[in-house]
Amino acid sequence: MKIPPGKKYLRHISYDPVIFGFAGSRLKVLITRFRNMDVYALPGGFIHQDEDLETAVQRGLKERTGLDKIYLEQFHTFGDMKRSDPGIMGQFLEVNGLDPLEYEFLFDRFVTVAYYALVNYEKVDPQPDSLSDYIGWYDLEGLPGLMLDHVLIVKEALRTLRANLDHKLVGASLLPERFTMKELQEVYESILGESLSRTNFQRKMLSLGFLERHEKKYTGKAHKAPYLYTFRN
Amino acid sequence: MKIPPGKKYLRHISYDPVIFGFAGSRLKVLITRFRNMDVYALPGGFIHQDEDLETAVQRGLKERTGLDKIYLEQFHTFGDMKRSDPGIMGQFLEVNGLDPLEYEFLFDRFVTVAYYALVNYEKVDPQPDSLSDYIGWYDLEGLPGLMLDHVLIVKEALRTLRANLDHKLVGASLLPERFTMKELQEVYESILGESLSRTNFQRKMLSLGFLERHEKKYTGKAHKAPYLYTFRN
DNA sequence: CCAAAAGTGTTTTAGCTACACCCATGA
DNA sequence: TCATGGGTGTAGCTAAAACACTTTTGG
Repeated sequence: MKIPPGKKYLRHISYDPVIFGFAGSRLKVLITRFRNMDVYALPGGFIHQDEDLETAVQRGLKERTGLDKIYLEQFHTFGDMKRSDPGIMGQFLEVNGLDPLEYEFLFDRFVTVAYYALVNYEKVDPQPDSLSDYIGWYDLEGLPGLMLDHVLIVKEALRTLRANLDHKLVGASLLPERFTMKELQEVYESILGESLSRTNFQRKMLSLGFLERHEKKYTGKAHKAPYLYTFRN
Repeated sequence: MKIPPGKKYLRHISYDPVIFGFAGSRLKVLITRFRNMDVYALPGGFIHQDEDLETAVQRGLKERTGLDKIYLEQFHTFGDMKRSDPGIMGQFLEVNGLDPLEYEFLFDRFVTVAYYALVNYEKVDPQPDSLSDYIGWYDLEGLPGLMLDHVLIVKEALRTLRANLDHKLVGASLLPERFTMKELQEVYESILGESLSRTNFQRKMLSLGFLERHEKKYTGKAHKAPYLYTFRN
């Protein structure tokens, strides 16, 4: 999270992005760790008084990943009263020698607007923010314990991503420019958490008409070389 | 909207429900009018410091409709900077002889969490809130001009409702306890804005298995009496 | 020539659409 | 008995699933 000095940010409102990447046939999530603590969280942030909500989120993503114009989907706003943890925040200020008066807002209750983002893993250069000393990728199935309701937020993000898989172009944001059909299938499988029929998957994808086929990719392996594909437009 | 005295409410956060009802074969929306003005809006409200977001919305719905445990679905949070209209608010305070200092918060920028609600039209007893002198049902296709981005909010609500029509039990909330297949079809048609095949609609609904068939309804009309249905559980 | 992975063809099935047909009712 | 609206049966089409088959590559 970013430190809001004074009245620069809207009180009581935050955003939390679940940033998905794809590498080694697995779906990954970008997680930050609080400075000098064993507390993990989504790389959330706050909204400037004079900035659109969506702009704030894109700004935060740019700061943490180095990327512009990231694929972003808002999926839910979490507003339960108990989404605040004064204990952890007090400990955080103490451990890091910060003035509780100056950082009073950290004890507030926050209504958070949750997004999921899809990024090209290779292009991301993860940068911790001012409250963190580490940020990094975690396997979706190997997440550390997360603060507050962030586990629930990740779960809901995944649920929404799965539901949108049919009618949104998910692969385009998670894969490099050129990719094989096998890689595309692995993206779908890692999101759905189940294996799909290879032959029918290929037919389905091709029938949708948004894939462009290019030259073959010679892997040097003892089998037929796969075609490479890009997304149209 | 409800007047938040002092620090009772969270600043900069509101909710706006699109309350759908069904009557006379048409989908209706509940709209309020600002006291002594020609300004119409969704019946939104604010969140207590010590209350869950969802609880606040249900409380607002109870105040305006008299109903408890209303079917509610959150669909989007609108956070553009320009969603505030100091001009209209200043006029509102002037027309109603209110102190601009006391009602300063009305000039704030609000991030609003939007919901749609489905209610049984016959059971609703619409009550205007403290900022309004009128609340009433409007045909979806005959809405008055709405303040700020409320037209967009209604549009998005309808879009989400349509998308959810397949996998949520929409009819159960919009219809009375017992209803005919024709009424159920009219609900679907008014939401989708298109007519459906009578025979196939009936088969589809019955095949889903959540309808229970009861005795016939003798209408006194010159044709076969239709069955009545309820939703299971 | 063999194993491994990629790519294509074919059969079966399920669900939807269109439409024909029959039933119940009051005038 | 006719008009009107309610209810069911069925043929045809299309998309998806299952699976057999062919192709390409390096060892």
